[in-house]
Amino acid sequence: MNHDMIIRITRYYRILNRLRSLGLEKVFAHNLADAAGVSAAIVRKDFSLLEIYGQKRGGYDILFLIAALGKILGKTDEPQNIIIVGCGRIGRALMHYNGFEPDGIRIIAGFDTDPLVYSENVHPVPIYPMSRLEEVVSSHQVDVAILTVPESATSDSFQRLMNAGIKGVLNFSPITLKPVADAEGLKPVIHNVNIALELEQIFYELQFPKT
Amino acid sequence: MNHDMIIRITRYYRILNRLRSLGLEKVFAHNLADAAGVSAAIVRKDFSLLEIYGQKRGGYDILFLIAALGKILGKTDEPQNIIIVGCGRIGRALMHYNGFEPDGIRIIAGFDTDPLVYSENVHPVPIYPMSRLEEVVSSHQVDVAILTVPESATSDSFQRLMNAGIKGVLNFSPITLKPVADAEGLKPVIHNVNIALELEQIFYELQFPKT
DNA sequence: TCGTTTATGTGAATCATTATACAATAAAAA
DNA sequence: TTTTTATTGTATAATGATTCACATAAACGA
Ligand SMILES: NC(=O)c1ccc[n+]([C@@H]2O[C@H](COP(=O)([O-])OP(=O)(O)OC[C@H]3O[C@@H](n4cnc5c(N)ncnc54)[C@H](O)[C@@H]3O)[C@@H](O)[C@H]2O)c1
Ligand SMILES: NC(=O)c1ccc[n+]([C@@H]2O[C@H](COP(=O)([O-])OP(=O)(O)OC[C@H]3O[C@@H](n4cnc5c(N)ncnc54)[C@H](O)[C@@H]3O)[C@@H](O)[C@H]2O)c1
Repeated sequence: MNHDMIIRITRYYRILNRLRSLGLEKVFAHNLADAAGVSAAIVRKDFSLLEIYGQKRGGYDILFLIAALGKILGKTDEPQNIIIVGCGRIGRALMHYNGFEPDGIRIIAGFDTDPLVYSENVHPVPIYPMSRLEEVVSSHQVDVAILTVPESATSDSFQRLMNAGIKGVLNFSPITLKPVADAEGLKPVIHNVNIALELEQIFYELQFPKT
Repeated sequence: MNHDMIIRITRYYRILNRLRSLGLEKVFAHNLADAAGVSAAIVRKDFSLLEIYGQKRGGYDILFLIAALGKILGKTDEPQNIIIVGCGRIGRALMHYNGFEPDGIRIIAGFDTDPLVYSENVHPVPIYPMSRLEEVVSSHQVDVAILTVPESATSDSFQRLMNAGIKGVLNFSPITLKPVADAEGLKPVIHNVNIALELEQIFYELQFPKT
C-alpha cells in the first residue's frame, strides 16, 4: 500500500464515521469518492486491492467498511498516547484542542525547558521539564511526539526524542527532519508540517493556475 | 509542472537561501538532493524541465538559481498580504509567529465574531469583526486567508471568504474544503491542514512499516 | 418471468513519475 | 598538452498510479 492510498483510507474512514452518525447504512463508491475528492474508480480499486467487497448494485455496508478499514488503520479501543515537546503558542493550542479524542489520540503530557512554562499548573495536561522525558515515555508507552520547539532547538530535541525511544514525530518547525535509521536499521516515521510552505504553494498555484 | 514538483521547487528555494546565507556560491545537484530529501537525478530533471542550466562539472550558481526559482514561484519584493479568520488558539499562534516575514508573507489582520476577541487591543495585528471583511480584503488586495474557525463554522466562513473575493485558503479545520468553480469558472486554491490525519498516518506507518 | 437498470470488481490501457545510463563537457591533474 | 575525474543534461527504461471499459451480479419493474 502506498502513501497516497493511506491518506485516502484515513479519509474514507472519517467520512464513513460521519455517514454512520447521520444514520446511513450503505454507501456507493461514487458517494465516497465525491466526499473524499477522488474518482469512483479509485475507491473501488482501493477496496479491491484491500480485498474489501460490497454488494453488486447494493454498494458497501458502512459498518462493515468501518470495521475493515479500522483494522487496516490499526484502530484499537485504547487511545494512542502522545506527548508534546515545546509548549509555546502552537504546542499549547494543540494541548487544548479537543478534536483528537474522537480519533483515539490522547495527549498525556507536555515537555518544556522553561521553568516558567512547566511549573504553571493551569494546563489541560501536565507539563514536565525535559529531564522527565525518558521516564514518562517509557512508563506510558508513548511512541509518537509532536515537536513544537523553536527552529534553533529542533535538531537537538529531535535527537533527544529518538534517544528516549520515540518512533514517530510530527514536526512543526520549518526545519525538515529526515528519518535516519537507528542501530537496528529501523527508521522513525516523520511528518513535517510546514505552514509557510503551504502558503507559498497557494501563492504559486494562484499565479500559475493549472489549465 | 505538477504538484510534487512545486513542493520540491519551494524546498529548493528555501535550501538555496540558507546556503547563500552561509556564504556558499555554488551547489551540486546531489547537495540539493540530499537537503531536499530527493534523488540527484530528479533535481537535474526538474531544472532541465524548467530550462535552468548549470555548468558542467561546476554545479549550479546559487544566486542564479534563487533568481530563477524565485521568478517561477512568483516572488516579488512586495510581501504578500494575508488575513486570519477565526482568532482562537491556533489563529493567534499564527498571528504571533514571526517566521512568515522572511518568506515574504505578511499577516495584516485577523477577523472574529466574538467581541471579546476583536475588541482586545493587545495583538500583533488588528482583529476586526467579520463585518469589515470585504472592506479590508479589497483595500489591502488580500488574495489568501488562513481559516481557523471552529469546525461548525467552517463552511459558512469559507463561503463568506469566497464572496469577499478571497482566492486561496489554508484551512485548519478537519472539514476538508473542496474548490468549487465560481461564476467565471475559476476555482479557488485550497490547502487543508489536518493535524489529526497526520497523526493517524504516523500511527499507520508505525504499525505497517514499508519494506 | 424476463428484460432493464445500476453498481461492483478487475484486467488492460493510459498516463505520470522516477530511476538508469551515458554522452557531453569542463575542470583538474599529470 | 593530454589524461583523468566530476558533473551536467537528457534519452530511454522501469515502475507505479489512475482511468477505462466492460463482464458480472443483484435489484427492480413490467
Ligand atoms: N506559531 C506559529 O504559528 C508557527 C507557524 C509555523 C511554524 N511554527 C514553528 O513551530 C515551532 C513552535 O512555534 P511557537 O510559535 O509555538 O514558538 P514558541 O516560542 O511560542 O514556543 C516554543 C516553546 O518551546 C520551548 N523550548 C525551547 N527550547 C526547548 C527545548 N530544547 N526543549 C523543549 N522545549 C523547548 C520554549 O520554552 C517555548 O515554550 C517553531 O519551530 C516555529 O518555527 C510556528
Ligand atoms: N487547536 C488545535 O490544536 C487544532 C488542531 C487541529 C485542528 N484545529 C482546528 O482549527 C480550528 C480552530 O481551532 P482553535 O483551537 O483555534 O479553536 P478556538 O475555539 O480556540 O478558536 C476559534 C475562534 O473562531 C472564532 N469564530 C467562531 N465562529 C466564527 C465565525 N463564524 N467567523 C469568524 N470567527 C469565528 C471564535 O470566536 C474563536 O475565537 C478548528 O476548526 C479546529 O478544529 C485546531
